[in-house]
Amino acid sequence: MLTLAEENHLKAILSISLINPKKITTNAIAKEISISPASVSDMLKKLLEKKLIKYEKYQGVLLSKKGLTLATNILRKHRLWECFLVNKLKFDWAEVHDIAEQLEHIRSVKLIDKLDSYLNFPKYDPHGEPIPSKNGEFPKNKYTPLNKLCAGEKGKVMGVTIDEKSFLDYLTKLNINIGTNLHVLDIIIFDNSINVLIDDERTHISNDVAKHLLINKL
Amino acid sequence: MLTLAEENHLKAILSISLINPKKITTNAIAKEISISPASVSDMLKKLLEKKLIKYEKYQGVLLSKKGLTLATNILRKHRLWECFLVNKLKFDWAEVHDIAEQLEHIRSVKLIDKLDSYLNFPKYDPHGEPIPSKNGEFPKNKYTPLNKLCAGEKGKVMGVTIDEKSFLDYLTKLNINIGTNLHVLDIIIFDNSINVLIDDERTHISNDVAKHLLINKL
DNA sequence: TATTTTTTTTAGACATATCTAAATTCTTTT
DNA sequence: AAAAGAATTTAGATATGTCTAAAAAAAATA
Repeated sequence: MLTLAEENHLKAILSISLINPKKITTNAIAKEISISPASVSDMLKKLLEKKLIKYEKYQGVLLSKKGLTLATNILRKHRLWECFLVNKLKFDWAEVHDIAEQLEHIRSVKLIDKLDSYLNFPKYDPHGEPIPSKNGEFPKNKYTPLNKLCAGEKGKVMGVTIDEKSFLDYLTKLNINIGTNLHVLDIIIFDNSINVLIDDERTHISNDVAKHLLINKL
Repeated sequence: MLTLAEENHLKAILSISLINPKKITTNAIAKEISISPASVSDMLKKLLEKKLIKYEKYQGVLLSKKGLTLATNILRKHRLWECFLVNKLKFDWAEVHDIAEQLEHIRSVKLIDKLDSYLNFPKYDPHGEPIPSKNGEFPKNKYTPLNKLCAGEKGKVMGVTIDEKSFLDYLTKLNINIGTNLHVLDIIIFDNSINVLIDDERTHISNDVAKHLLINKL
C-alpha cells in the first residue's frame, strides 16, 4: 500500500509525462509538488525499491508498468471527483482542484466504481481532460477539443463532453450539431475564445464552450 | 490547523463522551483508536498545549470549547458523508463507516456546506445518529428513534429520518403515518427487529425501518 | 577540452506519530 | 494504612517525510 507522499510523487511523474513523455527530472517533480529536490531524490530511491519506477541515479525517471497503473488510478480518482464536485455539487470548475487533490487519496475501489456509475461514466472531467478507465486506458483522443485547434484548422463536430441542457440548448442556438463543419478563423489570446466559421457564418465561441466540443480534424 | 492524528484523538474523545459524559481516560481513547496508551499520553500533552482539551496528568481529559467545536465538526462531516454514501451512492449502511472515516478529514468548509445542501440538510445519518448542525448543535433528541424504545413502551410517530419513496410506501403499507400510536410488544435480540401494536394490530418491524421512525414517547 | 554552472545526490538534522519497557501515580483490596 | 494491582506517564527507540548544506555528477560554455 502506498503512503500519501508516494502517491503524490507517482502522480506528479505521470502528470509531467502526460505533457512531455520523456524521462522526468528530479527538479521537475520537486517543482510539481513544491518540495525540495533533495526530498524527491530520497523518495525516488524508495519508489525504485518498490519497483514503481525505472530510475538510475542522475538519469531521470520513468514509471514502471506497476507505477503507471497506480498513478493512472489516482488521476482517475482525481478527475472523477472533479466531475462530482462540478456536476453534482455545482462547484465552479476553477475551485475544485484543491478539494479533488484531497479526495483522490481516499482508498476504496468500490467507492470509485459507484461514483463512476453515479456520474454516468464520464469520459472527460470538467476541464475537458480525459478520465482514464478502470483498467487504466485513456479514452482515445481520436477527436480533439475545439480549444486545442489552431487558427486556420478545419474540422467536424463529433461529440460533446458535457450533457447539460443549457449547454446543448446553446449549441443549437449557435447552429452547432453533431456533424457541423467548423473552420477556426482566429483565437483571442486574452480569453482563449475563438472565432469560427459555421456554414459560412462567423461565430464567436468562448473557451468554456470550445473545450467541450470534440472535433475530427480535416 | 489540525493533523490527522490530532483530529482522530479529538473525535475519539467526543465519541466516548457522547456515550458516557464523564472525564475520559487515556486507556479508553487508546482502545477507541487502537493505539498504545503511551501514544495517547503524548498526544494529550500536545492537545493541551493547543488548548483543545482540559487535562491534568493522571486525571483524565475533557474537550475544551474549542476542542468540542472541532471534534463536533469532524463528526458532522463523518455523518454527512455517510448519508451521501448510502443515500446517493447506494452503499449498504454497514459498509460506509471506513470510507466515511477517511472522508471526514477532507478540509473544505464549502464542500461540506454544499454536500449538506445536496443531501437536503439531513438530521440523521443512515444509522439514525443525529448530525450536528454547522454551528455544532445536535438536533434536539426530542423524539426517539423507534429502535431505541424498550419492550412495553408506547409512543406516537412524529417523523421519519429518510425520505425515500420505497420507505414511505412501505410505511403506508404497514399503516404507519405521522401521528400513528405504537406500542412496543417485544424486541427480537437476534436482528433487533420489533413486534409492535398499531391500532390493535400486531406488526413486525425490522430494525432498518424502526431506526428511521421518530417517536414521541408517552 | 577545460572550466563553470546546473542538477542531483548524500549527509546530517528535525518534526510527527508511533512503539516498548520502565517508572510513577492512582485505585483497590486486604 | 500498607501492599498489590491497574492505569498513566516518561524515556528512549524507530519509521516517515521533510529540510539545508555540502559533495558529486552531468551539462553548458568559453
